[in-house]
Amino acid sequence: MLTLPVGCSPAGFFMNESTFNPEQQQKDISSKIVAGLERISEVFKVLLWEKAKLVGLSPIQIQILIFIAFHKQELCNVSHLAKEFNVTKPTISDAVRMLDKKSLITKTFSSSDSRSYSLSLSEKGTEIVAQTYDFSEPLKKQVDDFSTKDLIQLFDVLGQLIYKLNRHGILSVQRTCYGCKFYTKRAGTDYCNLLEKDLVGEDIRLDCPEFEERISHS
Amino acid sequence: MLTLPVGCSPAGFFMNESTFNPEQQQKDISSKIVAGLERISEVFKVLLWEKAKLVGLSPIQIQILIFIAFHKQELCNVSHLAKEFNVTKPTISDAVRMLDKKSLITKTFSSSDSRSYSLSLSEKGTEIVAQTYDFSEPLKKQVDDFSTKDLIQLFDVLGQLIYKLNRHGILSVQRTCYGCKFYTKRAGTDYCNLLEKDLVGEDIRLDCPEFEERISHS
DNA sequence: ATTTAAAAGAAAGGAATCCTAACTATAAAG
DNA sequence: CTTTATAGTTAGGATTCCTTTCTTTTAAAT
Repeated sequence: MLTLPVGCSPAGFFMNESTFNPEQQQKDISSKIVAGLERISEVFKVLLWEKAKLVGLSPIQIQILIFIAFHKQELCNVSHLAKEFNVTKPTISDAVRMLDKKSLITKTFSSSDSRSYSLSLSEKGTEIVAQTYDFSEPLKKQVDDFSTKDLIQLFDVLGQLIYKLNRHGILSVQRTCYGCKFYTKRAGTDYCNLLEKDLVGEDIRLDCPEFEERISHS
Repeated sequence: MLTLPVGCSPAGFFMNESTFNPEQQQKDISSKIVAGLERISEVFKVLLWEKAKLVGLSPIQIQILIFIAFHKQELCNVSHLAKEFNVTKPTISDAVRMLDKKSLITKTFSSSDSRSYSLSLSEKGTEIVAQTYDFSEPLKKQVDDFSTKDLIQLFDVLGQLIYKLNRHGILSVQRTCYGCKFYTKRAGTDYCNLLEKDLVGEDIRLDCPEFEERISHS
């Protein structure tokens, strides 16, 4: 029978097994991990806002610009960005309108589908990216501090977790090897049919430019 | 010399070592990890919004209610909540006003400091928490799927990472053993002076109710 | 004791997120 | 050729979230 920490809100409580109940975290390591991941997710918010203030843009605007900088045109449209950042299309549409008004992007209409267009960085947009692309650097610096062994193990778990989350419809977007059509398991080891080589530990990608979704039948 | 994935925005580019450049991720495992953590941080956004829509509140409103449910009164004031969720005090003040208007909380003015008050859940507020406290359950379910060995290792790294982030001023709030005044290192193992026992792996807490900040002199 | 500085919270004002619902136009499927 | 799905926008509204300014109160310094 779990209890609440002393001094918490209502007396007779009934949902003590919450991940966010510190007492529960003591009984269940998964809860501790989820709570920890939640704290780390705050870090991105903090770091992004810092840069945002610096250049006078909003977090989502910066995220869009950085995404454009490092991904191929076919992913840089309103629909995909909405999925990527888990917001609705009108939200992206709004942000894109602002970016356009500030002349940070250019639109290129698709030749195959006249309704759609893809975004590219303007010169000014590129400058903004240059000032903000490293927003997560303070976090990376701390991650760098761990041993290679720890990092490989951590990466392995994260990669699998992201794939699981995607398979269960929680993360709508991912571009990991595990979900790619070029991926196969050969004799117990991961293999990429595009690169034609085994994927050992670090070789697994979370955001592969060559990613193409596997149509899974499960 | 790093390059950009084919088809990316501007030709001659100069900040390819970005964590969010997939090519960089291939060269540097820390970048992969940071990119992975970023994806996972999206999960909280998604799951929180789901519940938010369900009960007709905003994400920050729900976060505040859940926090109140599981933490002692002295942490449930405007100033602390602002630090906890990394927003300004006016932002919390706004959200609290909404919660108050909806009769989901009650205010108790401090006896020692007449400027300050702490928040408690009203009956209605408790009902909302009952419907939302498990918002991260879909994530936890996937975490549960890993082996105990993986989980312990993962938890160990996360705990240290959060402490590092806090020490470097990136995470303003944490309540881990590592930063607590009851914590000491005795003969190479972690020890809690309050519980008077060794802290082995899972015993380390990320959100300890008894946490009191250690005044560090480094 | 008195001044000064710091802290708790609110109020005002404004930009932007972010939603839903309704809409246009194009593309794909039957 | 009709139907259905998709790309993106518009409109409207609630809320976040910021900065700046302000009041009150507490703490610290002289």
